[in-house]
Amino acid sequence: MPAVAPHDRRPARVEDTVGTAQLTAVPEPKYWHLRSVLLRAIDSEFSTGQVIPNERDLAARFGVARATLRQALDQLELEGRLVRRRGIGTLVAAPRVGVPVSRREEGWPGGTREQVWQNIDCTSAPASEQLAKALGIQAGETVHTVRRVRVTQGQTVATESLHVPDATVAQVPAIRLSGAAAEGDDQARSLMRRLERLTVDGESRAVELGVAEAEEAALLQRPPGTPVLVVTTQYASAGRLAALGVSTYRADTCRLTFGETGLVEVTPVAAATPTATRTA
Amino acid sequence: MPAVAPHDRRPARVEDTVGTAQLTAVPEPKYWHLRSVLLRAIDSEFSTGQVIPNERDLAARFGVARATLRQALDQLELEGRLVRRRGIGTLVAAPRVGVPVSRREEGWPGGTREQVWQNIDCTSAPASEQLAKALGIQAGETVHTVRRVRVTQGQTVATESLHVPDATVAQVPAIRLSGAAAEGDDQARSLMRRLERLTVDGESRAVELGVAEAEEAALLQRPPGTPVLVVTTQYASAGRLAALGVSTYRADTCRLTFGETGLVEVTPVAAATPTATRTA
DNA sequence: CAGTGGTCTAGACCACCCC
DNA sequence: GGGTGGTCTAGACCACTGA
Repeated sequence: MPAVAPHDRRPARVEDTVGTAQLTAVPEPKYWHLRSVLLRAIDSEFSTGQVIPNERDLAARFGVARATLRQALDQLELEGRLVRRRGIGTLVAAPRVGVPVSRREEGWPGGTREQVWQNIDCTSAPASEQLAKALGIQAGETVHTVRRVRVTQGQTVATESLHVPDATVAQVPAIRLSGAAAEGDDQARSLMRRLERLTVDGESRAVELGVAEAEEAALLQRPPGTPVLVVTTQYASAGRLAALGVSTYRADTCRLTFGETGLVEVTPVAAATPTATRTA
Repeated sequence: MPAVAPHDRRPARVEDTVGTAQLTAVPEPKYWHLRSVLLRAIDSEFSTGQVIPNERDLAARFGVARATLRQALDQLELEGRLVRRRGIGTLVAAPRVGVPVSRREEGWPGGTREQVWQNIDCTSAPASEQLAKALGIQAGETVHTVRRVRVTQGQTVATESLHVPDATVAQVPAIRLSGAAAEGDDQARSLMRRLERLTVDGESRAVELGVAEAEEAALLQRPPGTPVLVVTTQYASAGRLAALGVSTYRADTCRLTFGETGLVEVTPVAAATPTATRTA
């Protein structure tokens, strides 16, 4: 990687590269230019999992302050191209994992399948005003909430809270599991069994960007503030809203896939953020 | 907003709030604590569009360096809660707009509808290796690319590149528009008309986080590096991949909605990033 | 222990906006 | 102009990792 004279505070202009001065140029920020250089470097000279030089060395090599270099690394980390590990170093990230999002993978109601979701616990409480509004019920009505995580290739990629109004499962008889234990995981399993007896006639989803708060971040094994893709799913049964799922997927490692399991592998094209692909 | 003694470099611990010292506490970073405080403030004391105090004042008020305060604002901006405008100030962002994503909104093939997409131009070129792979064709084959933007409520929320192999429309006769002009917009319109004659039997999508590069960012009226939701759509016709769409939506202002236009309004619940809702 | 990334400071100059 | 956010610097100390 090229070096730059230190203490050069001129904003980088495209004329620096082109000889002829086109005065139209925009003063590209240093960190953005660094990002491009580093991106080319990790694409060509490094491979997945490899450790790149440490921040102090890189900053010195490019003749910038460490903070500036970090701004470039921040971008590349947001794009899922780098992973930074405290005490270890900065690694070239693996391509994002394609994660199918559909009712089937929810393990509900089409049978449990290969256990993509792992229950953590199950709580029952009166609905907060906000939750009640989202579920279309009265505040205070009982809602069961299953908390679970999605594990792919040994890594936790998502957490989910599945909110089920008691009214949804009231008619379905409770299910006795082996022991009489009311332990979290069993409660969750029991609730899911009851849900499987419902006929779900549709679902609609919304996806947006969010950040993981403390608890969620811990489950995802990431620091707080980690960007996540928040998927909100409404499950309809008999024309009514039967349940609401709120899932948060790690944005750095996941590509969410929808629909009829495409014909060809979904390979992103060089728009915005180019990436290679892999399917879970 | 409360003030803090300046030059206090102790890491904020939860014991600061709780009297009894539970030694298990984690030293929460200042910027993360600031984020929480600011979040509460903008939720309770400010309303959409309102300008919050400038960064220098806020930093002084909280007794932190401006860079630290900015770290907190960065988070809130990523969550779509704040909008920063150079020369103006920092504003409380409007709730995210619900943007329907489906074939219908693509204006294809179900008729043009209310013009949610506006063509910019149309180019034809031999496919790059990467694009060819994504389209399942040979590199070098001709591909038509329509570039367009999606405008909602007077604001550009997305850009798209729709890649159509020439083979897809080869059988469909070209369509003459009014004049003989081969201007960009007309070319695009002509291609879209031809596409409408195809029977599309399915599509599959992928959503992931990306950042907008220079050109894209300009179209979205945002600085480079802006986080975007990248939607990759495969359109199938007669069992083959007929076209590939790559759309980038502004992550700060958009909530993507899928599926059978839900029963109730999709209202996010307080997980990860809580938000109010609005539909386009 | 030495080395890494994570946080934080106290300045500085810039580009942009509106008056 | 004066005020705003955007960029950048040159330090510092911390928490975590692994040998």
